[in-house]
Amino acid sequence: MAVPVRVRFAPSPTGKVHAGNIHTAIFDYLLARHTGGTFILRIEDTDVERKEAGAVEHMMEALKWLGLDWDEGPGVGGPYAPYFQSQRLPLYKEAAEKLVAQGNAYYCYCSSERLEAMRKEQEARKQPSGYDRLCRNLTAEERTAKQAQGIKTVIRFKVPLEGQTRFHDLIYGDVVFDHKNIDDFVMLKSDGYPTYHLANVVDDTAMKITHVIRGEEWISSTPRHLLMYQAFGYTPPQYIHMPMIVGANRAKLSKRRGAISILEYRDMGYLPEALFNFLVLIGWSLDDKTEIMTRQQMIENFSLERMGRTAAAFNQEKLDWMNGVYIRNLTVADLTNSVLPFLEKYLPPEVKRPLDVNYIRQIVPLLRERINTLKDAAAYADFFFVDKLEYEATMLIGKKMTAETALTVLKGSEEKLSSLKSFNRDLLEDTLRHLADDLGLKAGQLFNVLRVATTARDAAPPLFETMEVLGKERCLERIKVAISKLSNN
RNA sequence: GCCCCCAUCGUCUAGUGGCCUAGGACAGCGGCCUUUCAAGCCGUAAACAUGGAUUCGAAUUCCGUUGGGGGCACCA
Repeated sequence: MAVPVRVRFAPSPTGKVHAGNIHTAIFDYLLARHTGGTFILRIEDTDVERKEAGAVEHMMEALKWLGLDWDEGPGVGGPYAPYFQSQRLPLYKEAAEKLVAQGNAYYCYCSSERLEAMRKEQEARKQPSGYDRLCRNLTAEERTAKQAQGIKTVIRFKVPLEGQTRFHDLIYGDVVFDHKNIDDFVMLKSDGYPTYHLANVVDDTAMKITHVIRGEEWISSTPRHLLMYQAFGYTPPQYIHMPMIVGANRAKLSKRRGAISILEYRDMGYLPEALFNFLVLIGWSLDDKTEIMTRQQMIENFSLERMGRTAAAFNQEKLDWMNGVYIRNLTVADLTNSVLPFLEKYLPPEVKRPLDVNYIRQIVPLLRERINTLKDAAAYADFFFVDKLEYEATMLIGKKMTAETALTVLKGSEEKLSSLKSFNRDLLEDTLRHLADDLGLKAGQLFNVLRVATTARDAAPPLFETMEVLGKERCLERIKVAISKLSNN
């Protein structure tokens, strides 16, 4: 087993957590569990403007739903608390000021208007964009004058004008950036909050993070972080940038381009184990064929060497299939529990609530092989619950059938079935096959009529099992309704 | 515009110089099973972006091209 690792999942509470976010959380979790290390949750709530109420709770709920239990962080505490950056402000201020004192950073008095104008001009002239370093070399007098005016300030990092920073990413390998392409970025904002860059370096150091796992979009900021580590005299962590999950258009997942929140997958009836398994397979593989794995297998076999580098699209059709596999592997008792809330929610309103769990337990085996999501169950099995079936009489008349023969089938069935003392699948099959013989019909022809009569659809679970669950009384009643439907035509 | 990353079937991927006439999975198509629908099983179609170089030999190494993506905020 590898050296125990300390990793953190550090979301910013600016919206609902989507597959991309959770994808990195999963790999944090896997690496931590694989090495017997520590998985930390840290909330990066340093953007006062974009902060959203309830986002932290939403995120924690999503993590819990997927079984991504964290060892340190909100709710569980830990030796490096607090785990909300908004509660650690003095640390960042102190750190930033330290770099100013050391000569690695400086106060900047530029207004946002000036910066915006500067950027516009750079863009117009097709110049590389970035801060022009106006305040980098202010004299002591100039600084005093600005301060006297009470101008709001930020602290910027003084990026070396020459040289380069290189690092070895555990997935992407060696990456090099020239300092001349990096501008003097803001570390501390004028509202006293740190930027991501500063807060990350300070907290990852304070929390003894050994491996930083984050999306590939962060690669180009990594040199800034490394430069800060150097200025502070801290040892940087290992970097593991992960390939991104992209949308159907191959672009980065974003809320406004329809990224689905993780909890929506729960509400659509996906099982957490299935979604977890599916997400793990994006960017990682166990071998050339294994796809369905237990959590334990994934943890035991996890290895960074088997991670890919290419952005991947989220293929919901495959998720559907995988979810179906997981559903079929569930016991009747477990699937009953899982599907119950979905039936409660999506069955037609006229169906009496609460539902009878014992009845559902009888239905579940008939459903299990036929649904891919828990939500599918309600639409698929509604005929087990409603009193009145809605369908056109013509549905009763199958191919190569006439209304007359359908009617004969129904009447014959009514007669035979009403005299049955027990209503179980074997007896039903036996009885109805004989009836078909007697009527000179193929068994399938007869079954099709009864299927429609009892379920109002031509694709349904096996007929006799269905009829057994529905019970004698309801079946006969439905057959009578079918007879009258045909007679009225 | 500048910087960085990536590039195998439609999609997720295996592949780390010869085992590749490129393997698996989803979706597609065909068939078997079968009372319908599923599930299951069998089969089929489908890819190494491109040009060079290295090598006895390249999907695998190197360079260029093309394409895609990401970054360039007092957002993360």
